[in-house]
Amino acid sequence: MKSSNLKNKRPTLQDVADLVGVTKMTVSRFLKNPDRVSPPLQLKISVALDNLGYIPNRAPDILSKSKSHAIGVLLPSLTNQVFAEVIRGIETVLEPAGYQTMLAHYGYSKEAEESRIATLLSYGVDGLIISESYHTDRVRKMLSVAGIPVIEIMDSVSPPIEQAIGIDNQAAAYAMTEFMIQRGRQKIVYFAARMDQRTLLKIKGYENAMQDNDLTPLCLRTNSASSFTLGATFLKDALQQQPDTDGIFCTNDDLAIGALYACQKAGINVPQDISIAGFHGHDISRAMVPLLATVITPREEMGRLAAEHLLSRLQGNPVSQRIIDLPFHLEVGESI
Amino acid sequence: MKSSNLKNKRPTLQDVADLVGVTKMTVSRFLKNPDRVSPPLQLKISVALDNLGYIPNRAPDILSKSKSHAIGVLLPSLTNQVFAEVIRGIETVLEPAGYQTMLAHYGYSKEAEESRIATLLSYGVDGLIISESYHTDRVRKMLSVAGIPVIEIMDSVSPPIEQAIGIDNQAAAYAMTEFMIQRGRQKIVYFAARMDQRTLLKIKGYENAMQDNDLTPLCLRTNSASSFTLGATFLKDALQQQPDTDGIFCTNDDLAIGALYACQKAGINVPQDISIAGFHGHDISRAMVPLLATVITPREEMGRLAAEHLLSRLQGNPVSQRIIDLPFHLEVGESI
DNA sequence: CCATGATTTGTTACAGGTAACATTACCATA
DNA sequence: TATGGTAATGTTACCTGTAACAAATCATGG
Repeated sequence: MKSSNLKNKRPTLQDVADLVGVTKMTVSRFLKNPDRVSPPLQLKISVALDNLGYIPNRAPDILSKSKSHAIGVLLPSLTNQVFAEVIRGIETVLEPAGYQTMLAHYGYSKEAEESRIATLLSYGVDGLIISESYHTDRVRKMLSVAGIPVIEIMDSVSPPIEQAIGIDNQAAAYAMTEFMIQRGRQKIVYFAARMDQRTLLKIKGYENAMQDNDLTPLCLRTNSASSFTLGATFLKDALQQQPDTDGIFCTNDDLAIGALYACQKAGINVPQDISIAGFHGHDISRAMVPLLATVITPREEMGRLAAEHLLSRLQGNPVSQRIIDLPFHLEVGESI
Repeated sequence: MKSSNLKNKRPTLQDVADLVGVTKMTVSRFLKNPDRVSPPLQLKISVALDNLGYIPNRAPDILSKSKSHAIGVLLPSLTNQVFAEVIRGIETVLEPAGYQTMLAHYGYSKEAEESRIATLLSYGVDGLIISESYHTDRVRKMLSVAGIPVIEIMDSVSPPIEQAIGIDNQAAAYAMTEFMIQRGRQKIVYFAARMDQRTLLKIKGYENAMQDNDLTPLCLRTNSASSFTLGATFLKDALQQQPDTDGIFCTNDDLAIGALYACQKAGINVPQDISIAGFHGHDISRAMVPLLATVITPREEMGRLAAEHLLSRLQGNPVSQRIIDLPFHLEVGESI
């Protein structure tokens, strides 16, 4: 019955036990199942817990059982609507299951990705949801050594570390390009920002569709983040490089909306003069005038599925399907 | 020299030590400062660490030193651009300082807030950044017992638990309303969603401004989340309840943009027929046609300052200023 | 060549909760 | 009353990294 709490630090089970006059084991039993202690103690312990404001400490559990009940989620960015919706999907599943989400982002830098994964692992996360398909050897080594389930999201093509859930970005871009061509567009320019794996795949899809129709692709690209103003800048560049541009396909809705507004300001009629299409189908693209043509992707479902499969793996089930390819669909809108 | 790693779990310091033939204490010394072990050992340890792919474990530290190097951030929502930018500001400061951000959200539910705070504390976070100004007694008790620095963000008015950093939402709403009135608007309707503390303050600011000018306030409200479509719905309601409505002030940009698009679709000229103003000044409001009038708030700076003050407190400094009131400013745009 | 001090490595204990095992208390029945 | 059995509670050890202290090793100068 050693007493601690000399320096008014946060109360421990021992403090509660001291107050009641039992050992901390008894209090621990009460916490897991109140019926495992005698009725009079139940009351006294319950009162003591309340009085002290006891908050459990997960560290001992992580230490002795390697179970943190935390899931690490590592995404390129948090200020991107796409990932915000993925996160919502993930939490929809993890939170009711009693898992805490530890969120981190790496700003599209492979170096930062390594350090973020190390940090998440150092907190003993029970599983990881990461994005992108390409990872450095050090990342692969860390993940293999950690021995926890890992799910990659966003893209469904590359061979996954263990399991991938996403869409076929290349096919989606091909489909939208093909659709614009069928609508009579010939000089379609692709706007690409943030040259990550998925953007490269989309560019490939666009270029393939153009070439399959004997058209010449033209892709404007930058490594910086996409934004509405970047869309406007790209529009100016495109018209300079190819004055008879009649279509614009953007790697995301932000660029597309920026380009569309720039057209409105410049007196260019959309879609009569130029067609514009985006990617992802954010709320705003479904509300604006004119409605934006875009590729609708199942972002929230992607997160939900990733979390569900992770939980299943944590329950000991094996990987059921290495690659889960989710459907996308084209929203025609009024801008094509 | 007891050997573990029988069940190929993640390697510990002991495993590294066994491989080198020293005690784990020696390896621990190397990790903190390589020069504290002899040069030949430096090499051997370094190789062993690499071979095994050792990843440190923070649990013992949390246990014995109550230092997790993690900061809990609790916000109402993550799928809201406002909070995404706050988070970016926070991470801009915390990440270089070696702190991991543990993000959680509670969907505007006080009950969920309690449980999220308990969870964050159970992971031994070193400090907390939370939002809103009203908290239940249980939350206040938990925070006081935890004995860690807490900073409240978003609003600068209510008496903080320890320290608050935000803007004066009521004054901001008053200023924008006053401005619209000066521009000749008389029948201004307020659109409010997600009735949290800050929204109530903004409504109060709007109502005060209207009354000070002998105008009758009319506020449309709902508890559901704001969205572009909600803005459109509200517009219809407003015109029905008050056909000669000549101004709309929205609690955020999403509602304002939704209302603006709905006007465009309905052939209502903005701002000739109706003025529209939003709140927060998101990227899109600065790019769209017409440019949206809005209240520009220092969201990223708010996060940055909160993190900086938290770090200062973690270094032992006292609270320097209980309430830090950040400036906002009005963006006139083209919609008023 | 030994004493002295500096450098390097080892030993022990601790943080908080819980599994596994040990003990005590209590009641019912022979 | 003794015995058996169950219910209630206590004891010990463990998980990992490191502070604090202890011991061993080495180099240097008298």
